[in-house]
Amino acid sequence: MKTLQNAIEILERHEIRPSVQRTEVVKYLIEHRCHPTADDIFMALSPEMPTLSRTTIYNVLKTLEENGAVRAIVIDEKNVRYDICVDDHAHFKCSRCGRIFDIEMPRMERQLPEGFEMENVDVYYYGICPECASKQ
Amino acid sequence: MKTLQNAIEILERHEIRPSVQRTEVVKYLIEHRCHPTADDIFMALSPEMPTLSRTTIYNVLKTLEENGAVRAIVIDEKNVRYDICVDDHAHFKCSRCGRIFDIEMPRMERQLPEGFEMENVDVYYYGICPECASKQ
DNA sequence: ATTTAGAATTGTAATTATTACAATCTTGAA
DNA sequence: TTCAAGATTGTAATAATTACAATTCTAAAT
Repeated sequence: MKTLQNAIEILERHEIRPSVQRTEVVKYLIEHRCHPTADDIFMALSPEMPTLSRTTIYNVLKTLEENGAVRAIVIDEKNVRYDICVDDHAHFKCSRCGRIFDIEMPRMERQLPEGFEMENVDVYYYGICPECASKQ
Repeated sequence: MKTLQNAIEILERHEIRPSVQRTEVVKYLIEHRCHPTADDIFMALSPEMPTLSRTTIYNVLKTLEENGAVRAIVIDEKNVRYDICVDDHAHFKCSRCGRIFDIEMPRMERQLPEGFEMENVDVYYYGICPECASKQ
């Protein structure tokens, strides 16, 4: 599996020791670009790793986020979603099917008022995705 | 108090019956543009309205949001904040003091991929506000 | 190979925002 | 005045996340 090497590489690049659990989480994120929640990840990995704990998933995701290896997406709902792609991009949430899509970041003129120092922008679109729009 | 008339007017414009509780919530939102949480509002109004219930605040905010009288802001944290200003604008969260500022919406070219139907955009900036930046 | 300290993982319990729901109260039309 | 719909209230439930202490793992030093 190429993904394993890939996952380990991502971890090492961010100076995170590639434990089994961390590697599995990153592998999952690489293979599932649907912006899963902590619980999604736990439910998916749990069968293969019977001793896995939910807390571990939260710990791992926290470490990954702190070291810039993943991006947290807080969109509309109560639970946080995670994205292994940390490149500059926006998100689109379909209000019908609920799926979240990666979207190219719009080119925008950032005319922030005097004195505001920007570090980061999140852009969230809401609307209907092509698939849902075509149905009916 | 001018705010009272203002609050009632906002409610009526959105076809919401101006009950005492609803009017007080809207008044609070008009006078406190700091994007309060449901709990902020409850704590502020509760002393003057001893029988007020937290559930009522949630109900009122839900009604207001469904009728387009307020805007919910889901930025970074676990709890939702509310903004009486429903005009098109962005938000800036200071990562030092935690305050949230209303910011002019950046002019942006919305080149969404083919087939995506946009209904709404949220733009959240993160960074340091002028006040925090000037300290040290 | 063994020891050992620090890091990582685990399980349980606590926290917290929000919702569900049923009971009560209000209001305005008949 | 009555009555039904709508609004408010209080309590209990839900669900995501965190706190924390105990255990396990790992990698370096002996």
